[in-house]
Amino acid sequence: MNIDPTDLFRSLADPTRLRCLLLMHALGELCVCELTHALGEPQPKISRHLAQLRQAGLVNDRREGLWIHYQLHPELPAWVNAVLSETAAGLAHSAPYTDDRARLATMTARPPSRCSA
Amino acid sequence: MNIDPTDLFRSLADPTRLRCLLLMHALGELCVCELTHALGEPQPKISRHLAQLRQAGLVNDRREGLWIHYQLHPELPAWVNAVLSETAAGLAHSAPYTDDRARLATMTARPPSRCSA
DNA sequence: CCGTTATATACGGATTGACAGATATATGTA
DNA sequence: TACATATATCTGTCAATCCGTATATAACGG
Repeated sequence: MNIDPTDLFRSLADPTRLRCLLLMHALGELCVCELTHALGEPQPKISRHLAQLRQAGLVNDRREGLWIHYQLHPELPAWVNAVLSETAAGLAHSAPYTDDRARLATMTARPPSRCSA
Repeated sequence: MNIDPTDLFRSLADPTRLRCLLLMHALGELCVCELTHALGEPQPKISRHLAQLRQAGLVNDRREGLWIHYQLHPELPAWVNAVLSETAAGLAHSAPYTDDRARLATMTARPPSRCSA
């Protein structure tokens, strides 16, 4: 798998996309409604940004019933994973990323696949 | 020193800026004419992008006679340095970054401070 | 003071990016 | 079939971005 650096960094350059990516980096597979709830942003906005991340090759999607689960693409080049990990480590303890994880943790009615995971 | 992640990644998201940053990461201080020559881009274009990098806090500038030398800012947060290093390592052996270093190496009439360095 | 070199900025135009809001598609259930 | 939920896409608009060209500033040598 090949990632164009410009595509990667353009993807990371939007706060909504960065928050989504870091949430997936921390928690693995998440569906659109979980991301929407965690970030507190309108659903079409989340969907649009996820489409861009998919087009850039950074995430995977998998349908399961009504839900579509997104995760970091499992075959990212090592240096891309390293960039994501360093970024996550550098930002993990600051806003808004802590709040995103907190809001997701208190979300009720999480989709079924996460309960069975 | 604090770097806004969105500013960082917006800075990395432009090919010209990324090439400048990786060149400075590899070689340390460089003046505008060296970057202009290495990248083969018009001088105002290089200057504009360097101004953006300076405003984002990613680089330092230092005047010495006619030349203005730029380098990665010496007080970047650790995670930012890590992101830059991982990116450099991931891309060092591919185009156009190898060519940029090669063109710089063959440049005659490098500014004096580099000769004394 | 004048010319030269190095660098920075201003102007105008073309392209892209992000958003809100409305609507479409897909799946599941009654 | 009809309805509800989850997700995706479309439309119009506004702001940001990038560029080339032209011009401005700054330092140096005569």
